[in-house]
Amino acid sequence: MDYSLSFKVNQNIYLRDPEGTELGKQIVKHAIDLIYEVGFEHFTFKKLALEMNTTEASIYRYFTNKHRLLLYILNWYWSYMEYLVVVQLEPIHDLRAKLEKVVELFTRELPEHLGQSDYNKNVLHQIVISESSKVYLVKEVKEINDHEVFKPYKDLCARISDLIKAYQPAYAYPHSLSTTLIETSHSQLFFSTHLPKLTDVNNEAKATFVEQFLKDLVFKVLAR
Amino acid sequence: MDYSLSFKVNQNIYLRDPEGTELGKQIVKHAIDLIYEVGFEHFTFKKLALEMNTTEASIYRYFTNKHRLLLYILNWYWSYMEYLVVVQLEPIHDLRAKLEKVVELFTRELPEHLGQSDYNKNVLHQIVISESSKVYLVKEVKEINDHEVFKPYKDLCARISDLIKAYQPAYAYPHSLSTTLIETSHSQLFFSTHLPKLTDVNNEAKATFVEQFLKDLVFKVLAR
Amino acid sequence: MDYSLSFKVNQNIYLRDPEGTELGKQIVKHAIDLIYEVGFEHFTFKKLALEMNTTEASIYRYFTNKHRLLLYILNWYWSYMEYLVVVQLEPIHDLRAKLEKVVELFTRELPEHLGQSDYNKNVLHQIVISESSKVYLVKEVKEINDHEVFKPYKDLCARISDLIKAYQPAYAYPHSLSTTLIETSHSQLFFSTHLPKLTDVNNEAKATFVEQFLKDLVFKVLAR
Amino acid sequence: MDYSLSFKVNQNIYLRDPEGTELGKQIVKHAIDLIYEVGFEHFTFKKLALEMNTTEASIYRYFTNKHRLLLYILNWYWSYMEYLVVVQLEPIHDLRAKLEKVVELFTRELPEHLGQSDYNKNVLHQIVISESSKVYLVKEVKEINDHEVFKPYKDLCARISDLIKAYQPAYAYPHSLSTTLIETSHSQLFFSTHLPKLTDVNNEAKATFVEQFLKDLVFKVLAR
DNA sequence: CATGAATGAGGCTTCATTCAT
DNA sequence: GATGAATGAAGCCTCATTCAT
Repeated sequence: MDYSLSFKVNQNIYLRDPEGTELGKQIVKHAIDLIYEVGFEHFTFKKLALEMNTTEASIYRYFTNKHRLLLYILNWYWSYMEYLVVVQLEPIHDLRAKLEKVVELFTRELPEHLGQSDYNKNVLHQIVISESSKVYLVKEVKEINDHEVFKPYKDLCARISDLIKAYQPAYAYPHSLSTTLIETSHSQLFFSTHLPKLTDVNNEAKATFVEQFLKDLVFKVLAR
Repeated sequence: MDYSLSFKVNQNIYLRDPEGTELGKQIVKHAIDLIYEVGFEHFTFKKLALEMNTTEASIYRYFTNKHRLLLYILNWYWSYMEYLVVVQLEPIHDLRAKLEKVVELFTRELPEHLGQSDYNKNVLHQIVISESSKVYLVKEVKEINDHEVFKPYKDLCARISDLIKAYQPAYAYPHSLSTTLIETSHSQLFFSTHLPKLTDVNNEAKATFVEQFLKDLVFKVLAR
Repeated sequence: MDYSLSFKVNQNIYLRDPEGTELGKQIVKHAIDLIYEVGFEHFTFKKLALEMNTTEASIYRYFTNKHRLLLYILNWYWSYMEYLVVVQLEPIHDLRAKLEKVVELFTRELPEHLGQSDYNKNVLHQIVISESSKVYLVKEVKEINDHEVFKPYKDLCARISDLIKAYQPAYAYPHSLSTTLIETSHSQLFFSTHLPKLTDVNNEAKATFVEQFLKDLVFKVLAR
Repeated sequence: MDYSLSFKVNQNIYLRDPEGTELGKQIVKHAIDLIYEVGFEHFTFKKLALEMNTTEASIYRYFTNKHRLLLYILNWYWSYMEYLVVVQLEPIHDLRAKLEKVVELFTRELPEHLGQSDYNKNVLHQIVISESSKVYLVKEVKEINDHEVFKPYKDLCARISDLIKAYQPAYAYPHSLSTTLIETSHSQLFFSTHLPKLTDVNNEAKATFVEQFLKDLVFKVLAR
């Protein structure tokens, strides 16, 4: 992985690279905040333009529609998470400790000032939790996938999968366990906040509930 | 559970009970098919009315908006699944076999002619896989939840949770494991069809892949 | 004037006499309250039916549309005001005192328990102030007028006009002064409450401001 | 008063200044004609768009709804009338003659070619007569007034009020007399055309009836 | 390249009304 | 006579997008 390139997302997603101009960066930054604020369904380029004091037409120069913009944001996130996985696991030598760190990366608050960007990482995490499934749970999933736009997510899964295989070579489902790990971190974080009866969260352990649930699950599934 | 009542959904979801009239039943039946066909984002009351040879106004007499209609369909599904869980587990006495049956219910094709309704169960299952998370992954989740409209899902989770506790009383996360089981059945079924690289599916075992992955996971997590 | 008939309004306004049935009376009573609450623009038969626990179809048995219902209410009011003018002026012999009484009738709170009806008189007065002009300030005024449905208002004006002529036979505009008196009582009462800068109201004399303004105006115009 | 600014209306009324573009000017011009033709109740943006060969969406870029558009038209009218009052009274020195001129401005036909605009002034006058009260006789009057959108009407009243005070300093109700003058000019012009029995109009003096009635009234009320 | 203006299409919702019982 | 059900038509509004400068 070329770290400086890891944040570059697939060209098929944008018309013009938002990282290349100040306006482009502002679009992404404000989009993250606005999607967090109103939810993806109520998010429109009109509102985004208003919020940024620019025009819809200007945003269209960068992204053809709001789905692509969300996809861009998510891919940025997946790339960033892969970067974190690589960087933060590198100094750890124990495989179990590496896996524990992975779970922590997906369930704890993110460090705000790692990486050069000024996106609000924890707001970003919240919209990943609530909105990420909406980019693939659509009729058009095949066409979207054909543009290779899910590559960052797949790369991240592959990397975690490698770790799982290293830890427990006999396990038959390393990719599925990776995606289950990630998707479940989202659903359990969402449920523990908004629909707690669907979980076993209690008030004392709220902050670390999902982390503990997933660590317990992963290491039982991969028991040696 | 009163079986004959189990398919009645919360009054807050509809304006007029769709089970009460022929038109109401047709709305639900056609909605399931149309959501399957075009996806929930592209689904509108106008298209549904056109499909059914009725009018938008008539549909509005039953449901205030398309979200409520989806919620109705999902609640019908959750109630139906709880009914199946109860009925199909009753003759089984071995607790492990019961749990296996639960996983099968969520991962195999559904029996078409159980229950009195004529909804297409496997189409229904497909839209549950693709669309169910969209009813709660919204900004309005709190208000929606306050209307007690997620009760059928919670009831189903509670029932599976009881089974988990019976099988392995020492396990600390029975509710979270239940929802993980259900949500993961959805995501892995979706991924194995549309984004197979996110799973470990292979062409031979396609039909039973998710079933095997989840059985393996559940019984390792609950190992006695 | 036949007093017992004075509250009967022109047959062209209704399909079925609302005074003839309990439901009819309830329609009128609830309509007054609901128009006061939401304003005539937002008032619909659907809302009225909901409020009364009846159906739109039932209301349509009495009135063809909401304009006719408003017209009915207003005509009831004009007839009632004529009745009050007759009854309350009868014991007064001084012509000036009679005219003062007329101004008071249009500017002070109405007695709640005069007449046999249980309509809320002061709510009724409020909707007359805000809504009465809407029955004639419409494109269809000619057709409506042809049905003689403004007769109660004309009768009331004629009666006040007679009084004006008796007090000051030389005055050339008794009818216009009558309608000006009534219409101005409405606009000044409305303005003094909602747009006080359009009047000379001050906080001390609020309750009697319009009465004083109109008495001053009338007696200066009709100075002998 | 800055004459060139006098026709600018409050920014809260429009989204985009209709004076700033050709389309904007056409919207206002055609709206005046269409409201005159069909009445405000039957006036919709759809009909207006059709009439102008444009789209509803284009009109919505200028005004959020038809009430705001009416308000814009009325405010333009009030500003225009204030302009006329200032300009046409300036050369007159006699206070009584000034007041007479004011009454004439509100009751006679308007000069078509004063000012730079090409709105049809007498059509405009007709819709002011029939529709102006509908902008404030609504439940939302408080919220509307809070946006200071009635300022042009208040300014006009204040100006006439000043004239009244100059003519007769002892008179206690100059603002109320101003609004009564304006509102009565509307109601009497309307009644004399559509419901003549509510006035004292006769066929010979039709054109000047309201003028004479109001001049008689004003100078009796303000007798020195 | 960025922006201001314009618009075709369609979504969402309610109204006013009729029909059948 | 009263009501429950159904609906045609239209209103109101926003979205996603394009064009011209």
